[in-house]
Amino acid sequence: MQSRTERFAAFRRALKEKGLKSTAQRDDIARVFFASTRHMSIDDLYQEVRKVNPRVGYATVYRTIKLLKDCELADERHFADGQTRYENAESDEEHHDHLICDKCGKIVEFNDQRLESLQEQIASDLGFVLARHRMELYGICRECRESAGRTRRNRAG
Amino acid sequence: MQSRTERFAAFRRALKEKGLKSTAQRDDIARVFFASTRHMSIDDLYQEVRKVNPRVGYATVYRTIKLLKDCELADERHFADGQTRYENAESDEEHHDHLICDKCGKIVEFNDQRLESLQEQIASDLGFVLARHRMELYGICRECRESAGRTRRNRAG
DNA sequence: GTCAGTGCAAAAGATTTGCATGCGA
DNA sequence: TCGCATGCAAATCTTTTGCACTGAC
Repeated sequence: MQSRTERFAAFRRALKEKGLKSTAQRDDIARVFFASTRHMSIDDLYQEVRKVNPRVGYATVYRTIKLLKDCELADERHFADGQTRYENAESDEEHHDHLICDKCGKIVEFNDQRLESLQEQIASDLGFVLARHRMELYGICRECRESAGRTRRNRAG
Repeated sequence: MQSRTERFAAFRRALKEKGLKSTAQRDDIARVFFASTRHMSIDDLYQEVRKVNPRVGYATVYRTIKLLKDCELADERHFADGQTRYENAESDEEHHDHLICDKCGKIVEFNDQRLESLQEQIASDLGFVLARHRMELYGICRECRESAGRTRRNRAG
């Protein structure tokens, strides 16, 4: 598991390799991103970065997250709500999937090796060599089920 | 497995239940959608519907696909390319997941009961009651692998 | 000093909404 | 007839881009 420091170093290295410049904005955005709780939207990232460096523009956040994607340091995700979010890229060893509560929106990460092997097998049976996958489970978490009897809280749409 | 006629009837019924009107536009859009190859974008649907009825507006396609979602007759999907697409909703018995070729974009549907049970079990272990899931496997299909030896085609990224 | 990187605002896409009019029930 | 549904255009929202200026190398 890469530390945020290692990721940041990898970013700097990748920039250098590509002949791109390290700038205060890129550094701030990358640092915030690597330090972040996972699954940030562009706007989350923008807001966080502005706290550190109010001189960063929205466009630069977009441009930098695209760089991070290219460097394979950020994964883009489109969950069922349609919101585009980003998370720190996972290496093979730390791959995980998501379990999402339909009520409170909580996202739990998990990894199950049986699932991974089964997927490989299914793909192979259908003639594919599997590169990657996305899996999201949606349901209601324990807390929401327990509080459902008392309070009824729903999310729009 | 519901036929397109059954789906259409279900749509009409759902409209009536909700106190909404059946109109030529809604009928045309629904018919085209139910008859469609799967995974249409809004624009695909719009283009197809215009062939049948050139008097249908873009906004109505949006409004109607939303209706179809509400009636659980259309499923909205956001594949990794970010394009929003719709497909005929699946009932529990005909649920399927997707296997997508990174090279040619081919989408193969499959269903595997072992996968379904495993997912239930994982969710339950983590305290969730599972409602639904999304799973997409990405890889390279046999045809693309076989032609790769001759022609080398790569995608950016 | 040079040219890539940046902020801003404008542009481009995708989706939604306001409003006058049309049409189904 | 009555009011929901529609088409159009304008409004939103998200993301990208053009341009003059800044700053890393």
